[in-house]
Amino acid sequence: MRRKRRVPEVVVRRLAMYLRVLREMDLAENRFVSSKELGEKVGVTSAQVRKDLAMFGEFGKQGVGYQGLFLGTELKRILNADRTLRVCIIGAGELGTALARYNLRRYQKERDYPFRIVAIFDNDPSKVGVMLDGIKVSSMDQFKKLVRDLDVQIAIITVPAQSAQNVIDMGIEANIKGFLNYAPVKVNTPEDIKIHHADVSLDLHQLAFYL
Amino acid sequence: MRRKRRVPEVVVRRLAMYLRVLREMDLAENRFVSSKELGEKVGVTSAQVRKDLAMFGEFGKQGVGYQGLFLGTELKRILNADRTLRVCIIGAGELGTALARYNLRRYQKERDYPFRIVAIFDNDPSKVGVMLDGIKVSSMDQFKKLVRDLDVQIAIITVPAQSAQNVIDMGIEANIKGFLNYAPVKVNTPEDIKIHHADVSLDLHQLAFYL
DNA sequence: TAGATTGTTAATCGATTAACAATC
DNA sequence: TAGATTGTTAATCGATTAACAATC
Repeated sequence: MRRKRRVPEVVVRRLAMYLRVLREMDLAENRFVSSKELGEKVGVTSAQVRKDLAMFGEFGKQGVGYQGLFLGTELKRILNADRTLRVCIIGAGELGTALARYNLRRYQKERDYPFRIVAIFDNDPSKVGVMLDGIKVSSMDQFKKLVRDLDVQIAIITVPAQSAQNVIDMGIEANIKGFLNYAPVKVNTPEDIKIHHADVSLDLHQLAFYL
Repeated sequence: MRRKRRVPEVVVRRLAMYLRVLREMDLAENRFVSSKELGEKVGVTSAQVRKDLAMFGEFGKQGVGYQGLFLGTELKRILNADRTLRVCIIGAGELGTALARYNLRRYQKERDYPFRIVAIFDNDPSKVGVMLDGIKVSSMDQFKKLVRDLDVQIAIITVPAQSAQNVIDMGIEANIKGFLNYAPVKVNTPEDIKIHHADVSLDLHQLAFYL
């Protein structure tokens, strides 16, 4: 879908926030929500909400607003979140195991949480075989095979900075298209690969600047 | 400093990346770095690098580039990272303890890592008193006092979504100006407070969209 | 000097906001 | 119908890129 290439990341992020707000609203069948209301809960203008949605179609009724349940369903579809997305974690250190547990719990508890951790990888022999909330840590030797068998679509990278490029290259070779990189390093990826940097220290720097 | 209000967040983020790249370069005294070289390593154009730096002064020499060590020092100063910044973590669950350990280790290992975890808070009595890499988990009863005594400047929020607004309000009252919020919820803050949302599920949604 | 690269201005691009006709 | 709110166009704002004179 070439179309999707033209959707700015910031719009996608806001769509996910609209969806979250709708989920929290506990919608009755006929509850309508206006762009004003949605905007206020997310912290953007009503024009922004309408503009964002307009990129994907017409979802509202003039004078009335958006039927909450319907808009939620549509947003899920747009975000590819209307089915379970299979995620692996590469790097079973502190951060990797915490993110695994965190996501597994959300997947169990939250109806509709679409991200499911299906595999965890680490090369440290002392970690391989350890069970984490029902998921066994696997060696990177098994990586390509398991990614294929489990149909993994997204990888969360929590390896040391110096290994990040290498494991992401392996992920690309195994046909993973999306990476969430917690390693504090820039990695090079082809055009068609989506990588998001979630570097804690960059976030902290951003706060420190405004102190 | 009113000036700082006008610096876009994305510029601050890039400054932090320039600094990281400079650190990795292991600079000799007279090593000069061009905007082209810096841009390539960070993944932006040379014009962008020069524009970003120009917001804060003149740091280079025509025909030569930027003296690496000098630019590094200046960037640290601009980013408020030329001193140790004291950070607390609120919420000693999976994610909170992992982020505490992760940051403490970086602080120990990386020369110049400016963020030091000085306190961890949780209200669960079974967690209060537990030691985490040399730091004792404290009850929220102690929050205001400890934040003042330890001069905490930044808080990392890893409490459940429904508690986030409340603990951030407490942080603001204790004079903390910067919050890194991992809870998947929008919180309201006054103008002069800086809050950065590091919601894992938003990042994953962003990747899922482009699958 | 000749070659290189800065700092900065102007041009371009893209995203946000404002405004309003259409219409429920 | 009258009031409200959408979808969309036009205006504004802001950030990125291109270009180049200044100068090391």
